[in-house]
Amino acid sequence: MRNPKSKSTADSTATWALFLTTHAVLLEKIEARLKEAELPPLEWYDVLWALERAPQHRLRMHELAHSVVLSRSNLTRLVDRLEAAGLAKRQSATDDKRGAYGVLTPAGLAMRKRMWPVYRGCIVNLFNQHLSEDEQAIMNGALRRILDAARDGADEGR
Amino acid sequence: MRNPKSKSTADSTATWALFLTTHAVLLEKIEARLKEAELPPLEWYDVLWALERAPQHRLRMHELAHSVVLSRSNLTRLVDRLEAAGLAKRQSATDDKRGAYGVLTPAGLAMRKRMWPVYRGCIVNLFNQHLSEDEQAIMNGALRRILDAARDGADEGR
DNA sequence: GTTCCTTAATTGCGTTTGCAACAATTTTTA
DNA sequence: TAAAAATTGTTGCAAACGCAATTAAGGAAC
Repeated sequence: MRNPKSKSTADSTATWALFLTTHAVLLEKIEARLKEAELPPLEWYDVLWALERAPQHRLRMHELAHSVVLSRSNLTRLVDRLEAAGLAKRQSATDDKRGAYGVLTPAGLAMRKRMWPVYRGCIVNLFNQHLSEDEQAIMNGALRRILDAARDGADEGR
Repeated sequence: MRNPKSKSTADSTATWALFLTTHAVLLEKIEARLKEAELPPLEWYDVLWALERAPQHRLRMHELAHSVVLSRSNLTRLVDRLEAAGLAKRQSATDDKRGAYGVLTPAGLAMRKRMWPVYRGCIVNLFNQHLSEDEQAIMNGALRRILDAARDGADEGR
């Protein structure tokens, strides 16, 4: 392989494939462990955590959707489920009559805290444990750059 | 922050979060571009490509499922769809009468080739472009290690 | 060789997703 | 300010998913 460009190109596709496969395998494992511990799916965690971080423990529906990377309609129904489980509730916005907030309930907060140790164990166990500090720092930086580019870069020269 | 351990721990969780979000955002974009080009979903690509690489362009259903990280039942139905679209077909195994192969058809091969430029564009554009060669090599190594540990590590000391 | 256990693939069913359509606003623009 | 356009959140429907049960065959035990 004389040409370094061809080598790098081949590798990059491999890295992407690895990225996808790793994601799939790890998520499968995490979901399995949550279920084993009789906890709700990971998705619920994301929403609860997003609400917990937000001012007054609430977020407009579309902000919440963006925050957890879900389509509006899917978020609507996810919040339906959370609401049915008593972990979140809705609150209509006063300034914009179309709008609604998703709001964390105390039970939702408690559930988030209950899920965390299990989830955290998964992260450390499956992910973190296998990374040196340097690798982690590098991945962090790289992923940050990729995400930012994808998010605001709109149509990055497609 | 005096204790380097606490710093590293906090970062690792952030890295994982970034990993998840990046995956979600990138997949969303890729699916959108495929659809825009009137091509089937990414999942189809994975199966077609797995078959193309396999000896005689065929794989037992369970091997295929493992290869694309899908549950058996989901793979069964995915192959149903591919079969309906003429991109793959089934072939019953002679040595094991329970078994079936998923087999790539010429149309399936053609479709895989038609999808590749679009998909490749996405990978380069959204992922690769933002990584230096070093970063890529490091991510590659790290992901490989994580994946291998998750896959054969069975129950890695849970 | 018959019984028991495992593996392969599929199917049924309830849940969740993706998309397009919708109603109710708010914002823009002419 | 009236009309047009865009935004917010929800809903209907078809497609896809997860899981448990099922059918069929292989392999092990005895």
